[in-house]
Amino acid sequence: MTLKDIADKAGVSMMTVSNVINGKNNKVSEKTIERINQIIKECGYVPNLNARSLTSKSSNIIQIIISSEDTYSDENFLENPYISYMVGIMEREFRKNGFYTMIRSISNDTDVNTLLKNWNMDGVVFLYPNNHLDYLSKSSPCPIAVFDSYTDFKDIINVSSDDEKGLYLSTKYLINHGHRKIAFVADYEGNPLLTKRFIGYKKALEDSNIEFNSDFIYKFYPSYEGGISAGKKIASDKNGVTGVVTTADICAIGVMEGARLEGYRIPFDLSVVGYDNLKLCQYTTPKLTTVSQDVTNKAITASNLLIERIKTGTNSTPNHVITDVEIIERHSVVSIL
Amino acid sequence: MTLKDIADKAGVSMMTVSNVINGKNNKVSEKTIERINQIIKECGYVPNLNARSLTSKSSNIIQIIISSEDTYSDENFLENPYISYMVGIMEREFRKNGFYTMIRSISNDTDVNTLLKNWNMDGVVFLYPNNHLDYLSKSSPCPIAVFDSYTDFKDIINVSSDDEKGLYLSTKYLINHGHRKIAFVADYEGNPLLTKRFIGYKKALEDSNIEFNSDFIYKFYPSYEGGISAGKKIASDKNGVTGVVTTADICAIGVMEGARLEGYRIPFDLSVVGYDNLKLCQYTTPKLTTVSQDVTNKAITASNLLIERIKTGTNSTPNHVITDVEIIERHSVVSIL
DNA sequence: CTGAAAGCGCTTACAG
DNA sequence: CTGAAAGCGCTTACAG
Repeated sequence: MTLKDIADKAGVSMMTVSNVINGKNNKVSEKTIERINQIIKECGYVPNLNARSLTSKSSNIIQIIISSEDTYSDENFLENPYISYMVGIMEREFRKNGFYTMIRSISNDTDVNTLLKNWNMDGVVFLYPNNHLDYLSKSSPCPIAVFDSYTDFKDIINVSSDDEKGLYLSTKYLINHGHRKIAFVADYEGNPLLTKRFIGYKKALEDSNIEFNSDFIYKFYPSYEGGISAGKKIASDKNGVTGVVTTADICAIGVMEGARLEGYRIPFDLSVVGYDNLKLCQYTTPKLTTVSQDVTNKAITASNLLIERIKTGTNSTPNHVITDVEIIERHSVVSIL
Repeated sequence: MTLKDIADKAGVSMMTVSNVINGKNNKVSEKTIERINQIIKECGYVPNLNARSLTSKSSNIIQIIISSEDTYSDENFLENPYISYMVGIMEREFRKNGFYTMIRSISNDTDVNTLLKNWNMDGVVFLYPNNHLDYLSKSSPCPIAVFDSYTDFKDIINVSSDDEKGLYLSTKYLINHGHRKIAFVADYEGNPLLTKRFIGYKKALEDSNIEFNSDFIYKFYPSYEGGISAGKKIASDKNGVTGVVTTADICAIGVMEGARLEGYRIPFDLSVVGYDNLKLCQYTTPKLTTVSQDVTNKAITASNLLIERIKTGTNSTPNHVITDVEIIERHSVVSIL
């Protein structure tokens, strides 16, 4: 069942049927429109989008690329709740706007450009991190959106959250609850995003006239395992730390676990603040106080900027957006005033 | 840059270039192959897969459909860790086999057939639940794979896990630890999957000569909130229940929370067993003992069956597979022997 | 308001 | 081993 079949049944040309299907109704009389729609319905005709893409030079497909720093090619990137949440939101936004969503995970050496050209993609979103941006930004066949990138290609849509403010808030929150010796957990060096957060931590200390103490910096990878190591070390260091700020909920949960393994009671012996506000913050004991980035908002913002760029070729608002951040209070911080 | 351009540069026909690209090397001399590959590389030529799909009647795209019982069209289905994990695994399997993955979430009234025809999809996977199977199975334009379906369309690839055994194991586990009054939490009625699990629960009781007591059945929706309600009610019922089996980790976590809110200490006053073995089982206090379905295995099995069906038109092994299930011991069950 | 022609970039089926 | 022809199902650009 093709356009031609419908045209024949209706006794019109393919052009007319095509116009009806694409809603170019000003070009066709109402009677014809009705008749054609009727026939389309009866026959269960469905347009072939491969053919449409081939001629129209636009596929209506947006590619979501999920990548990782490490090149474990067998890793399941969608296991990261942060990533899968974003993908879910974006698929919804794309769909609402008539786009189709392809997903693909890649390793560092994958040639993304080939993929984009293969399908004539209308746009592409990169989810963490951005190793590919350097060369893609110069030769991408379609508009690009990324998150949390600190490289500054002007042309790329980039939505991040206020990382510096995030750690400023969590550190300040501990200070306001009487904490003075506050540990920071993350091996931030060489990582622009984590460095921003580290700067927020330092600034909060400064603003409260608390001297920075490098002994309180625990340079562990901000994962569950890294958190456990940090928590153990903090407990055994006995250097008077009463509160910990982290750069990931999962790491904060690890810190609680590690400290507990050393005999600490949480939060009484150690207050902990997370980062991300993942769902699982409410499943831990104690429930985790954390910094929330509005992930939904980030995903929607990026989607809409990308769609606008695809449709109009430009953006009417700035294409680098920094979203706000806030503290979510739960029960993992104790006041020691 | 098209096939024709490459052919012109190489001084051969498009056919020859096409054969080289598609690895039909027995049809082309080695010298020609080398020369053509060289030119392709130099020019950065990338085949247009829309054109290929159009002529070859096969798109190499597999559609993953994510749907829900309820029709909240704004729900983010990928927020479910179970679903997003599966999607991640399947994307990997498809990619390894040369397929592209589209994802789309749908509500009950969405016409999936149109979508499949639109892109000439090679296959489709449905992730929970299967409202669409009834009519799709009769008219689907491509092979279908589903999970955990208890409808029995012979032609559909269906991978489920041994639900009855799952609850049998978790109930038996509690019995072996001295529990006699064991609660079951889930409103199983009308839900074939949950009913299977309920049957497993009953069978374990029978096998140990423990009388079934309907007072111990707590018909709450197996979510976090449902679990909290169940946990509260179990605690306040004071009917001697010492252990609880559930049909979802998230529900088990809720049960622990609800019982705690009523003053119970977990696991000393109440032992709890989950279902699914989600990552977050290890983040709770106590860490959750649970039933593990090998989700990776399920996803890979379904993917491979689907790919085989696509490539050969049939399956060399049964297309209804039931995967095994096991208990993962952690700390949420206490022995009262 | 409607249509005939050309073409998008490939592959299939056939001929040599 | 190589090629010329036809066609996949659409849309664009033009003509009337």
